[in-house]
Amino acid sequence: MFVSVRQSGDATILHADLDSFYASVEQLLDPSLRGKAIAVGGGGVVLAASYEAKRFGVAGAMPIRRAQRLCPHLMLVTGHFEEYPKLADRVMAIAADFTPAVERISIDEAFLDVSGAMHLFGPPGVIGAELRRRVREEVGLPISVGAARSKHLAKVASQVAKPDGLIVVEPEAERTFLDPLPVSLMWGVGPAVQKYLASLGVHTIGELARTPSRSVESLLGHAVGARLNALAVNSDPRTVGPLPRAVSVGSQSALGRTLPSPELVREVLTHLADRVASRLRAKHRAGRTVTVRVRLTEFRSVNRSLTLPEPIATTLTLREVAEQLVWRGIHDQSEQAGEPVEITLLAISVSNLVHVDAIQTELPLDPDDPRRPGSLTGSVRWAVDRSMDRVRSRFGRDAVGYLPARTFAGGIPDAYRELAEHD
DNA sequence: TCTGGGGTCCTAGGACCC
DNA sequence: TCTGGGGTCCTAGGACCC
Repeated sequence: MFVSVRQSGDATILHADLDSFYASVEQLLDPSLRGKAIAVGGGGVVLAASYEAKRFGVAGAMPIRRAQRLCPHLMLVTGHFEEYPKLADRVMAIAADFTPAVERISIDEAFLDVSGAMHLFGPPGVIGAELRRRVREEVGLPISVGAARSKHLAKVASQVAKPDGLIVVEPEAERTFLDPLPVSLMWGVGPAVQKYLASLGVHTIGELARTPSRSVESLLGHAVGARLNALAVNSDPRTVGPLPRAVSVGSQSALGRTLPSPELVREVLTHLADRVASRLRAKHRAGRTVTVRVRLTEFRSVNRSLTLPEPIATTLTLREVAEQLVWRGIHDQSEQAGEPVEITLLAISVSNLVHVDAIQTELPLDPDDPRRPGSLTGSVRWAVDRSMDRVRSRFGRDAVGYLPARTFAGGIPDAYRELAEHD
C-alpha cells in the first residue's frame, strides 16, 4: 500500500519577485532610461524606483519632493500603466510552464511549489535559475527568486537575493541564513513592530528567535507573536494554492486639505460610489457592510461603518449610505475638536460580499433609513445601473455617468491638487 | 516640506443569544 | 432571584503589504 507523505524536507517552495517592477518596465520600453536613476511617480509619491535611484535612498511610497532631494538627478517618468499587467501576465505564464501550483500574490510576485516538477526540470535551484533566464530572455525583465521549505522563508530569501539574484536556503542552513538578518525582512514586521522590538533590544531574526514569545505576544497580540514565532521555529505555511476571493472592494481619493462642503462631499462620494459599485456589479457581487474613511490632517482618520440587512451594489444607494456615514464621522470629529475640521481624503469600501446573479435585483432600501426596506427605488436603481454598465461596455467609461460627480485627473481633483502643490 | 490607491488581517468592546 | 461562560455579529481603530 502507498502512503502519500508530503515531501517537506526539501526547499521546494519558490518565491519569484520582479525587481522594481514598474521602473524596470519603463527602462525596458525606453532604452535611454537604462542604467539611470528613475522613479515612476503618481499622486505625488514614488510608486517604484530603479536600483540606480534606490542607491540614493529613494524608496516606494516616498513623497517625490523628498526623493528629488535625495537624488537630484532623478528622472521622473509617468507610468505606462496599461503595459504592467500585460508584461506581468507573460511572466506568470512562464512560471506556469514549470508547475501548475502557482499562487500569484500581487501583480509582480508569486509562489511556486516545484515539488512535483523536479523529475522534469531538476532541483529547485536549477528551476529558479531557468525561470530567471527565461523571464530575462523572453520578457526582458529582471526577476529574483528565493527557494526554501516554507513560503515565508522563500520570500525572505528572494528579498535577500535582490537585485536580480537567486538564493536557495537548504533546510540545514536555515538558522545560519536567518539569524543575522534584520527583523524588518519578515512578513508582517513594519515600522511599529520594528520599533517595539528595538525597544526590547531585538534587531535580528536570531535575537527574535531567542526572545520568549510570551513577552512579544503580550504587547503585539497573539496573531503577530505567533507569526513571528512561526518563522523563528520554522513552522509557517507550505501550501501553495489559489488565493481566496476578495473580501472587500473599495476606492479612495485624496483631496488635499479642505474644509468639507456638502457639494464637495457629494461629488467625491458620487465618483467613489460609482467606481466601487460598478466594480462590484462587474464581479457579480454585492456587499452588506459599507465602510467610509475620512482622513484628517496629520494622517489621523475616522472610520464609520454600517451593516445593512441586505447586500447592495447600486451606485446611488451606496452613495447615500456613504454620505450619511461620512457626515457622522466629520461631525463627531468636529465636536471633539470644538471647531470645523479639515479633511484630506475620502474612501468607500464594501465588505461582507456575496455572489449575486445578474438578474437578481437589489432589495429596495428606504433612503431615510438604509436599514429599513422601503420604496421601490432599489430595483429601479439596479435597472438603471445595469443599463449604464452596458452603455459603458460599448462606448467607454466616460460615455455616461452620475451627476454631480467631480472630474478627476490622476485621481486628484485638479483644483485641490494645485492647492496641495502650492503648499 | 507631511504622504496615492488597492487591499488583508487583527484587536477590543458592546450587544445579544443560548 | 442571582450568576457564569461561550459564541457570534457589529463597530472602530490600527498595522501591514504591494
